[in-house]
Amino acid sequence: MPRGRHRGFDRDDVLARAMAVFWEHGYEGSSMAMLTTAMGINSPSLYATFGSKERLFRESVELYGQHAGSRTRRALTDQPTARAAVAAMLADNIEEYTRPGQPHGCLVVLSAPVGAPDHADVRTFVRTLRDDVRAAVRDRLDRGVADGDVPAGTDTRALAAFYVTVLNGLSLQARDGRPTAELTATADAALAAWDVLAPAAA
Amino acid sequence: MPRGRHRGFDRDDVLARAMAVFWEHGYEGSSMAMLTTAMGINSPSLYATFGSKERLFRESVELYGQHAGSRTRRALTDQPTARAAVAAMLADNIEEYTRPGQPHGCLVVLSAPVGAPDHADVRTFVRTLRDDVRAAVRDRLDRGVADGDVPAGTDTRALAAFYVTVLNGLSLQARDGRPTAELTATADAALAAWDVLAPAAA
DNA sequence: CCATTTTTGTATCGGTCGGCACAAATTAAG
DNA sequence: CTTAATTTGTGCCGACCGATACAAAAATGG
Repeated sequence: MPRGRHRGFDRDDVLARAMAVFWEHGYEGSSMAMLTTAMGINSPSLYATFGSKERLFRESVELYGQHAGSRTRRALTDQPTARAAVAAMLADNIEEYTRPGQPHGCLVVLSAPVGAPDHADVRTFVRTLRDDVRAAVRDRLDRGVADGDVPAGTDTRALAAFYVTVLNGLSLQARDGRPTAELTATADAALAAWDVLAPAAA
Repeated sequence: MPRGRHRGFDRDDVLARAMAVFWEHGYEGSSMAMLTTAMGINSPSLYATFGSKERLFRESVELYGQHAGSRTRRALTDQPTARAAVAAMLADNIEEYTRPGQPHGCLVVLSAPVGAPDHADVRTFVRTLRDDVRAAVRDRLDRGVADGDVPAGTDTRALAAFYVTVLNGLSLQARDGRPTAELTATADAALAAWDVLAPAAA
């Protein structure tokens, strides 16, 4: 057992509460007062446990990636074909983006698209994660080419960029309060392009 | 001539400079110090001329709508068919989003997607403008149906939602520094869906 | 010239920002 | 029970936030 006084709160629990605040209001829009209130702890406890607001944010984003943010990764790995993977990626994220009782849209997309020059490193951090998603989608498309369910010669780079653009756009629409059915219709429209750009191999 | 001492700066000029700051850093990311420095005036002059930071932002957004933000409106009105209108909307905005010497992406989309509860009205303001764009796109599609260049029975609501989602997504991609060619390829992919969802009338 | 009006720069307002000193409180080890 | 270690709550730090008070400066009309 640790030597001194024990921590009176659960680290994972208060981190989840912090994540919810960042998710709702973004990095700059979340003040320390809002965070400590939501987490139910005082500022010294926060700093002793997480170091700084920025480090708390980074941990929050990592936690997000393990839960709500895991949809994309799972869809890309679990589905048998590239088309099914992209379709599942869109559908699963739409479900997550519009889930009642939590902020709409993706934390990684919405929390720091712009901001003050002082917080440029935070923006770089989430942008890198977005880049990772784009790369993952492209890798999945390339695997589809290797597997034979995507035609050889398909511009997987362009196709990945397209679906990531739609996915990120869906976060904005969800945050704007657009109805789930509208997002689903958008995903269907995006998938309609698939059969033109990467028609099912013979 | 006005009675007292004359204003030592051009109102439109300093407003354009303020717009550039909001465009680059967003609403909350732009401090009064940054604004006054960029505008080349002191804070009392700013308040005497524009009233408050929020009103300065609203005027900046209106100015944006008259310049960089006018691409969408013009594309929707000038093109002869709905498909050409949507294609021009995407292409012209991509050109604008990636223009050298100015912030990438759309001010209306990027400047206040999330933020502190105190600034909810600012977010509502830009969200309303985004809603107007969606409505304008749908109206253009409906006109296409009336004109006969869009098949009767086309779900114009869904199609408008799709292209607005792509358009907003493009702002994020542009701000993330994606190359113009990639955005263009994305627009091409989005247009590939057109011929499936709204095939050219016989 | 004078009187009036408006803008200017300086200096500062109260409030909040992120972050921390400090001592009381709480725990395990000796 | 004492000692050492760690967390707790209180209170506050300097810096910056958006926004103004104030008087000097600069313009007009008389």
